[in-house]
Amino acid sequence: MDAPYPVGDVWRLGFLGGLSLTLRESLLEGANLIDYPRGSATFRRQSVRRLAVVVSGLVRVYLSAPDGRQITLDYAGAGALLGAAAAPANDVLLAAMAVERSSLLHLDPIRVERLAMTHAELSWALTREIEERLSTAHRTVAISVFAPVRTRVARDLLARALARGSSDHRTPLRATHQDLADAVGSVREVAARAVRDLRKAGVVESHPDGVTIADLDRLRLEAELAG
Amino acid sequence: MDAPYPVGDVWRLGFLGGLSLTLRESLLEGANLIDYPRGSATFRRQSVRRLAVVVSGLVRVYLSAPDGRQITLDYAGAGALLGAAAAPANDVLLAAMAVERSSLLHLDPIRVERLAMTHAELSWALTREIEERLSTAHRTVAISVFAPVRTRVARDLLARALARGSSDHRTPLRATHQDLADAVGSVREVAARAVRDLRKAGVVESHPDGVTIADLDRLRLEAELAG
DNA sequence: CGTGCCTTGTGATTTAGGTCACGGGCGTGA
DNA sequence: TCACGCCCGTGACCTAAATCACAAGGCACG
Repeated sequence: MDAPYPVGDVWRLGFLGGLSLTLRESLLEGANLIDYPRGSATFRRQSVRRLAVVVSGLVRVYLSAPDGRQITLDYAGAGALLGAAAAPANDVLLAAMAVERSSLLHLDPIRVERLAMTHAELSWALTREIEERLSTAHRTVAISVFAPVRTRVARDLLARALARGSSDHRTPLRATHQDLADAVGSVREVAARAVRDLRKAGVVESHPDGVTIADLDRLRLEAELAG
Repeated sequence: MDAPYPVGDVWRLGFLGGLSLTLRESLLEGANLIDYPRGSATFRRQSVRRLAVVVSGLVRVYLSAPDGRQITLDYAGAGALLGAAAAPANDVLLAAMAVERSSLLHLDPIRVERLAMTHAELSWALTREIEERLSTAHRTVAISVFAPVRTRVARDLLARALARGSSDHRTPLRATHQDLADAVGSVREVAARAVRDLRKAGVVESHPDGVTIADLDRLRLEAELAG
């Protein structure tokens, strides 16, 4: 598990792809490719020293409260970088779980830190990466404070659709009502009603194997604040 | 306005203080010290290319929705770094305003970027700085989704107290009920009731010139989730 | 020295969302 | 094939918070 190129072209993906060849090779040495079945936790308490690149699949990064309620911060698809954020507090957990079967390339924390401290290219790339993440977090704050559940559910469905391949809006999203509720920090019944309303408005369709997006533009509107 | 040391020992403060002397000097060249009266906006739409160091005073960084509601992300006291975050979305504004009269040292964006791309020390420091900010944002998400207004008000009062000098818990915080409501994404009446409850519980005291903290430890408890 | 204006403070009402309770469909495996 | 588990779907509550409404204190400035 410590081959320099664990999978065909991991190193061309997202974050890694932006780096110079030598840096990529240094990072990939000692990297660890691990497979996660659908539903399994990939880690708790991220830290900048615990970087991982999503090679395939889809990972949900979320916060969870002591009472079990959760809220999704981001979905990370192939190429996305995980980690690079400290735990938020004692009573709130920052965690990630595989929404679908996923494989993650865990980078060697010590190597990452050493390289980042000496190579401006890497630390600058990290800076911009985390900056991006920060924007996402700010957006999440805004939405979760200012928007009603229906908007939040719409936003979550949109995020799921975008995080997987950008092309296929038609394949059903395998998200149960409970999944959606967890994602937006609400409860099953309320999430279910939100989905029903979206369905009645013709924005999505419910099928036995999941939800499909009927009207992507309308969904985008629903995901906007005060839409 | 482009003296290398605009104010006595700016360069020993927080973020700048962690950098090597040469780097600090390079950053301080072309830096711009600007004064902001209480209540004035210091900027909208932060970006990593728009860094500023708080020299004195207290600045509130917040998100604001189109309907005027706001939520505070952080309070930045002397030494804190502002900037380093992109705007979250079209319909949500990221802004900062001086809570008290403040002076900010605006760094030259072009110089910052050039130095960060070539000096690992700077970009790594930025990485950790933004990482910190990300944690704060995550905490804000958790609190604002999971906690009731009373807890959020308590947390905001605590943050105000901590962001100014750490010593003086006794000097009244000049925050109107409206200020508090804005800070926690609620409305005046609800914030007022939260303050009343905290007062009745003996945690804070209301004076004509503001709120003082009567029991710092109790306030910390109130600011916890499910406390 | 009164007229605004901003602030505190609090009741009454409405609404969104959380809680409780239930029924019904569908797949899997004993 | 029947029972059990999991998921959908909704009606009936209840509670927190937003909205509306109004009174009263302080202070600034013509």
